Amino acid sequence: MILQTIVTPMKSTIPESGVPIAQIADNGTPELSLHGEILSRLRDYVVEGNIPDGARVPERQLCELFGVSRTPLREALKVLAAEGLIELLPNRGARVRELGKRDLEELFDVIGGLESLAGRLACETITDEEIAEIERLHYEMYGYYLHRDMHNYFQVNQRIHERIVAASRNETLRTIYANLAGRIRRVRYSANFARKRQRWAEAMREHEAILDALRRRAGSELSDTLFQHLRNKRTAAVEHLGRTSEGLTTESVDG
Amino acid sequence: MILQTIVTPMKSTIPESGVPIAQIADNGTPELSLHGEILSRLRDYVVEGNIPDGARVPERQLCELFGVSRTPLREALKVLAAEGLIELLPNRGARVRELGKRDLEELFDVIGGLESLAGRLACETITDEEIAEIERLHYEMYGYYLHRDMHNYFQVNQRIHERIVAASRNETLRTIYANLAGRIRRVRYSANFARKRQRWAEAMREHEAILDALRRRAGSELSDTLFQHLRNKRTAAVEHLGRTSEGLTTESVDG
DNA sequence: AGGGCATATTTTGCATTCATTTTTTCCCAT
DNA sequence: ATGGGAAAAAATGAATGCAAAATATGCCCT
Repeated sequence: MILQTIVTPMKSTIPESGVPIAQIADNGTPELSLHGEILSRLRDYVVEGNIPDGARVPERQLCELFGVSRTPLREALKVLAAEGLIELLPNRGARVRELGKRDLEELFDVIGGLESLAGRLACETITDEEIAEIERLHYEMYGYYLHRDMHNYFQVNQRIHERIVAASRNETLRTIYANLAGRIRRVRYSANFARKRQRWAEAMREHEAILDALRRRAGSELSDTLFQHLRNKRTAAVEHLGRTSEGLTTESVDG
Repeated sequence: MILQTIVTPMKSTIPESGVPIAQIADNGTPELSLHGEILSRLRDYVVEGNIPDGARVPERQLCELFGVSRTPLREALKVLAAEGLIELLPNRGARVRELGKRDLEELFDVIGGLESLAGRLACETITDEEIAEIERLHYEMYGYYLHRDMHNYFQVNQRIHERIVAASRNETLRTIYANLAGRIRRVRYSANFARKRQRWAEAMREHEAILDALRRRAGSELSDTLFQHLRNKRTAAVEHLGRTSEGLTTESVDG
């Protein structure tokens, strides 16, 4: 699990120059330590799907690839396991964690719950400028929708959701959200591409409702709308997963 | 960026559902690897407040204490940093992360959001037996309330909340919840002890409302009630923190 | 006596090494 | 051939070693 490692206000005896290294799922700040660097790169490497699901994560080869010894790499593996991206099997190394149908459902529900919470909190403190920025993104996304530009639509869509979470002014929430969102990024992406036109239009309407509730700062309403939006995404993604056994999972999901 | 794909020698079958070791804040399943063992023990050690907040985590001493070399201990430190329990400063070791007022507020809000979600989900699938078990705990807790037995009240209280989360049938949620709950356990505990009688009575009434909504499987209502319950806990805890001092200090919590 | 600076000690980060365990290979028996 | 199993090879888990950075110590000077 991922959580944050932000430097909090420190005691007077401690010099101020400390910079935390174990940035989790964060922006691309220059990593000072080798471990942090490797952690970021390895996470991206896995998220981007360079290793087949369920396949072994080859320690030795990755060491060569990244040009480091096993020690920092293994530390990174432990962290990724804690994040839920991979799993560690005793004496048998790390495997890319497969996302089964149930895992996906769970993740979407939790993400939905978090976005729902974020929406409620955001309404309490969001500024007009932030709303304006989200509006801007919304119309940008609408443009991509009209042009059937799935890739950019997806990117902007993600950023809108991130903005809402950021507007909650809750760094803890933001960090956890980023972690979970990272886990299902691939599924969301491919599910998006496989979208039927109808669902896509539906999603656009939902986004309009979201924006509308946000403008009115209707916390409770926004909360519900976001949760329902994610529920619909969940349905679409899980359906997609069911149709394609490609890449993301094998079966092995019993009821 | 790295685009190379690593080819792993994959067996045709993916059998032997091994047990992942890096369980986060999980139950006390027997840990097989030294790393997992150390991770658990170190987490407990920190959570229990054996190291003052903001203080340095003495790598070497802990190695002696646990009787292991630095390698598995450092791996555990990386994971704990990812969990947010400690922070890692480059070349300057690990420090116990201090929970400031803002951190607490954030954590309570997120936990509230998660419990709220859990309640909603639980109502969809909870069985009569599970409800009966929670009822049993509720009345047990009520007994401790009447006897002003704060310690046991706290324990059972925690278990009730855990049961509700468990009833959501969402392992992902359960894991994240356990992690966050662990982070603030100490605060919750001491805040509980400092409770004014009025707040305590209030909490009991809230719990009754929770149980009531659960019996009727009124998801939306339960969701709201839980969130509000946590908001009130947040207020109490933050107030308590303000009174005791900035940040929590060594307050050994036994049991 | 106290502050500043150079040196010694400790600590950290990472690489390397070592002991097991697992996986593969290859030989033999059926 | 084919399946079983022993031996070889490789991978894993953990300890140790080593260079660099940080902290502590002590010396010198005012």
